Amino acid sequence: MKISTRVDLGIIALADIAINSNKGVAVSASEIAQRQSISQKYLEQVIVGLRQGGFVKGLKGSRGGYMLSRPADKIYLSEVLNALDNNILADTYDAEQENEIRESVNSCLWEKLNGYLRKFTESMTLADLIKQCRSDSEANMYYI
Amino acid sequence: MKISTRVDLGIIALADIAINSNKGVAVSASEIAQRQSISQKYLEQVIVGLRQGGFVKGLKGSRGGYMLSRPADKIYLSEVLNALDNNILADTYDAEQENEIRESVNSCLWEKLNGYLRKFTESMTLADLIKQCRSDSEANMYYI
DNA sequence: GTTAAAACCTATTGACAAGGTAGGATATAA
DNA sequence: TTATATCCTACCTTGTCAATAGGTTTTAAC
Repeated sequence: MKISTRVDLGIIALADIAINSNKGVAVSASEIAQRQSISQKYLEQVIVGLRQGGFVKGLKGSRGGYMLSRPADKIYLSEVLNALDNNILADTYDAEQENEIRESVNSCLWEKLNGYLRKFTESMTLADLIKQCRSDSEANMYYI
Repeated sequence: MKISTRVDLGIIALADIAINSNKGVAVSASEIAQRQSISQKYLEQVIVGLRQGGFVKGLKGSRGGYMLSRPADKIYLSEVLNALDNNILADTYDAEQENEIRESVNSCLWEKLNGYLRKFTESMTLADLIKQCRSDSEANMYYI
């Protein structure tokens, strides 16, 4: 599944902020851009999505930057993905299709795939992610 | 997961061909277009992908149309999706990322999501899809 | 043979989003 | 007061999607 640069940078930036911000010390966009070798200006735009989603808050001015606005174990990846992108976890169709084949393909294929994506991302938090594939999250894997 | 019209139509058309073609009787693009209420011209382009993928063969001329070139239980949905779209089942990244966070995000998140999508679509055939559709509609009929 | 029907081929178009770039306005700690 | 940072707005280029259009070739039926 190819994902957009926007989503990728958003997750990376959020993880970077979670890892590199200590008590009261914010992480600036320039730091992140440097560490991750990306465009600072574009990163700022991506972080807007993270702020509007309620995951980070920005501190203006000198020594400013970003901090998590919630503990990392209360930030679910499903929320983050939805804030950064309208497509990944969206329903495949906007409305119900009348046709029989279409309906069936939807319920047999697309809804199931969407279900897997949602179930996984709703069960994984930012904290899980930055703990680098804890064996825990292996246990959350489920098969068809 | 929002999917493109191209992929959606491709799956629908393939299912339509599988269901409506009998021995030696091909299904024309105009039939499909009428049944599914879609543009015939666009459908023809989508079917090019199905032909190049080796799922259908076209019969030119009067009384021509399309037929499956393989039994429906030998056509895996993963193959079809790959033939219609370069993104759905593709790796999230083209190359390995050097950065530690990126690698972690890739292995903990994207590779796992891709794994689910692949595992599911590699285990489901066109025949399964159609069969499931049929039992679905039978089940629905009991409710009516 | 003629004809109708169908796949097949090529080109073009409009709309839209992705992925930036750029320049500034505003807030704030030192 | 100044440096530093977020925040805001605008623009631009590129590519893809979805569709339209008009043909050319092949073939069964008459």
